[in-house]
Amino acid sequence: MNKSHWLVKQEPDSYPWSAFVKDGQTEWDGVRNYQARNNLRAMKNGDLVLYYHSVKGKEVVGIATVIREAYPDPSATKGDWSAVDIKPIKPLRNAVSLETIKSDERFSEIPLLKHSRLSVMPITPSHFDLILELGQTSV
DNA sequence: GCCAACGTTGGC
DNA sequence: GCCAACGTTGGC
Repeated sequence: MNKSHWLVKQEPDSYPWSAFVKDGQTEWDGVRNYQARNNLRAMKNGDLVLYYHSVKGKEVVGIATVIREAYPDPSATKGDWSAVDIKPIKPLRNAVSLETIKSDERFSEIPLLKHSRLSVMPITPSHFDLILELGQTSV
């Protein structure tokens, strides 16, 4: 219990939520940033993960969960990198746009805004709940 | 398409 | 160990 909450970014041109749903689950690999990697390593089975479309869309589109904790990234030919497996739970009824998040001062401390280049980040329970509320969705 | 932010690399 | 150069991310 005591689940943690996360947000991962992906460009929909590379791997949109729809492809993720079609696949049923996916290997979250290819992360080459130490901070993001360390966040991947802190993920536990059952943790909840927000799925954000960067560059195009710029919105949180769905909720996923961790089904396999960190293991060596098979896509890494050198270096010490990790991957996790996640699977979709459900889409947000209403996608929550970056614009909405930026305009709501309750999100002023969210890493999505403060560390805009970080691709895997922790989300506080209150921010997570707020995204779900704005997305008119419950887990 | 541009560019700010930021991480990495490599010369010294 | 410093820092300039360079590459990447991602919003605008």
